[in-house]
Amino acid sequence: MNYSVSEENYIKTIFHLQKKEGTVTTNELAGELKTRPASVTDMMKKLKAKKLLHYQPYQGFRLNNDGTRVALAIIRRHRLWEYFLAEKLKFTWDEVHEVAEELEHVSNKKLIDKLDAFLGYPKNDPHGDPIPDANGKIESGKKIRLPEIPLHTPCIVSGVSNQSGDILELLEHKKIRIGTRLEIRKKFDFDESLEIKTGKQTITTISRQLAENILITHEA
Amino acid sequence: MNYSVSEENYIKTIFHLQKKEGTVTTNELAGELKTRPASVTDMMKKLKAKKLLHYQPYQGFRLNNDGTRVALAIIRRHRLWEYFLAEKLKFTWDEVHEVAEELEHVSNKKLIDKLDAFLGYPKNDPHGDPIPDANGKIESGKKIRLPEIPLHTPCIVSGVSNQSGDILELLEHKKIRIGTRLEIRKKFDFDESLEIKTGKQTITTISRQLAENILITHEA
DNA sequence: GCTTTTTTTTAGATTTGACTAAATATATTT
DNA sequence: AAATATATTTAGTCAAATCTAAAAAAAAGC
Ligand SMILES: [Mn+2]
Ligand SMILES: [Mn+2]
Ligand SMILES: [Mn+2]
Ligand SMILES: [Mn+2]
Repeated sequence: MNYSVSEENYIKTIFHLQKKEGTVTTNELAGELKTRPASVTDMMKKLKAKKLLHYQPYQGFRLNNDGTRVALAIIRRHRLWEYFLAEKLKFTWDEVHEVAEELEHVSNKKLIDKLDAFLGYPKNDPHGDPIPDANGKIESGKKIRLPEIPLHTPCIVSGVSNQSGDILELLEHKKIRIGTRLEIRKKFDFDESLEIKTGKQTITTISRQLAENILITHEA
Repeated sequence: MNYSVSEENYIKTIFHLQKKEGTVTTNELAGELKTRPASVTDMMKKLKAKKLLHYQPYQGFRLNNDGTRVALAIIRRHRLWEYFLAEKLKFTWDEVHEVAEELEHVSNKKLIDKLDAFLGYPKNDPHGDPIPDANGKIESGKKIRLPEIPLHTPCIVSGVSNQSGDILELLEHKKIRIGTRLEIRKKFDFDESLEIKTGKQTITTISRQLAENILITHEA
């Protein structure tokens, strides 16, 4: 039950890609992992042999129960480390991912459970994504994209669906982060940009592309 | 300037073995790393090609300046994580090494320097070993073995020279740890065992083997 | 429905790190 | 100084993870 860094990166990425569509293709996975399709096929054969996923040649693949369990353990490690880096070591929002990408592969269970306790069992990572608990349970969290929120409805940012450095830099600049309260003031049909109010009297305009990547939870 | 996990483990181990003798042999290193002499020879060629050590076939090897610099960076990471695990996550003395053995290979400089700051720039790891600073400077720390301390001289434990689980378990049982004040009450010639006083009125006897692995610093 | 394009898989090569068995160099005895 | 024993290196394999180029399958276009 111990997997190599490569295997773990493949497993985690399949998990994330699956969420959108039911099944993941060779090209998608190669693109995401910045590797070649031929390498993906090789690894899929290996992960199938280890009984972590369903795979028939040319038919795409998806994690089975065991694979999902492994993926959630990796995601738990990743997000706990992100929380630690942001909260304790004062890394900024957009720096944590890269470092957590390495730390997630240290897979000592006791370490992670003690880290979890030390951090006070946080529910979400710095990007607002839910942290699976020690049993792999993860909050569903039905999130809505900002453009779907009606005008003049106060709401709270709970995550971003794209986590590139570029978007995080922009959000940082506009002081929009997890927990930020905001409200839509105007919707412009021309380019679908939004004028929003953050804080007491800060008004700013955000593009459609940005708004679509800002996730909101409803209770607020 | 980025090294694989294997390369780092070799470099670190050479550094530790060097301290005792000037030069390290193939067999010593193979024994320490639980690998085969042939594998050691292969790796020595690689590390020589990367200009990290002096090596002539059959003549043993030792790190050069660059190799030493790399080793100290690894040791810094190892000991800072050990301190974190013991101090923040409440791991016991004898559990930290194994976990740090993995964490030490996450070599993000900013991570380590922020961790150092978060921990308050500790000087020593939980075993009393000095932690190199961000520039690779390490405290010399002229340590004396317990048997060399005269009778009835109060002193402070500052480290253990053997860090197997077995010895740490024994020290834990006898409540001897870094910072423990103690004093030798009697030396028995028969088996060279020592009767020592720890705390106000605790008297215990320790074997020659144990005493030789308990390190003392003089200021106390 | 056949042709063309795209996707995926296979075949074959490379790199890293490890191993065993054999050869060679060094150290120790006699 | 040989002979023997020990230590070290070399030669040849192997498994993991990657790659390029070619073949095969599936999808899209006409
Ligand atoms: Mn990773
Ligand atoms: Mn995250
Ligand atoms: Mn290590
Ligand atoms: Mn230590």
